[in-house]
Amino acid sequence: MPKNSEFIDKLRSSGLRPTKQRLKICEVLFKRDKTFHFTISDLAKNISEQLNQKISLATVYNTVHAFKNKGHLKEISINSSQSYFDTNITHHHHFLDEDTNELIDCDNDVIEKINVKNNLTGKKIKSVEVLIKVASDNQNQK
Amino acid sequence: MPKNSEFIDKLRSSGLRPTKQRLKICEVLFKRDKTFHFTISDLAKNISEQLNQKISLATVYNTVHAFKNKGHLKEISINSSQSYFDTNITHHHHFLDEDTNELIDCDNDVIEKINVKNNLTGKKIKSVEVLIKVASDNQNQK
DNA sequence: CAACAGTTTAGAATAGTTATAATGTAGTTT
DNA sequence: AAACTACATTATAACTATTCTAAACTGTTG
Repeated sequence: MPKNSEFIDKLRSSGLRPTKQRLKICEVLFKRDKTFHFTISDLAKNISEQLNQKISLATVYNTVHAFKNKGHLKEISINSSQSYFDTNITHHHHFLDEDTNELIDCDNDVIEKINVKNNLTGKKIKSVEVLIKVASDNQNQK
Repeated sequence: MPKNSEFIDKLRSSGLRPTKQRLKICEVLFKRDKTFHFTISDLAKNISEQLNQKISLATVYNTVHAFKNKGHLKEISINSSQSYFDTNITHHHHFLDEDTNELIDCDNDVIEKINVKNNLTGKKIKSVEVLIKVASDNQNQK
């Protein structure tokens, strides 16, 4: 479980000033032993409930984007109007439960390594992401 | 190249009334020989320019969602605030060019069939989608 | 501690999408 | 073919997630 000084290092070493707000957000995001998924509004809610503290919504957005750009968070795009973020920045894939809109990490053994055989785009591959959508069998079509 | 009567059948057989507006949208979406990707605003623009006609934006949204729910269109989620739709409803994957935000179909030979070895969710797999993000090599981190 | 660049903030602005409620229309019944 | 009914369309308002703005504040450097 990282200490506060580790968060300061983490921020400094990625060129971000360790402000009070960013350190609070680090506590909420990186102080647990398990990684997890969240939306911006989840996070804002957690900050005010868990820490009993108020951080401007704009700052929450700024910080999450800064963390994402520095590689401390990953953004996962699902078919939804909201973005999900993931504190697990290792390479992995996801299940999306369409009944609950919940995102679930795939363990490494769920899918074999994906080999892109022909990249005809002439550009460099930045990432290869798999999303497995699941739902109850009796689920009606939307 | 499908004729108008085929669109009427297509709509009727999926339980949608063949209205003037829906037939116009069918023309724009399904009358070409190639499949393509579009956003709602692309489509609205095409309708007014290509057909020199006005369809209410609400109707464009309703129709695209109806077509999607009936399986005539697929929705592709990329990391963006906008949704892309695809007239290619066969199973396939995508490249996303991060320089241009353009979506490019993967041919079947780009990726081997993906085998989900462990589905621990206890639910039925509805889809397995791969998104390969590409960019110029010299691209700066955002 | 002065100076400055980076950060935070509340609130306004924006963009994409959905809801509303009145009007119109396709298909069915008589 | 008139009447009926359920489904569609429409303009516009409302909503939601996100970004912008510009003023106030703060961490860092010299």
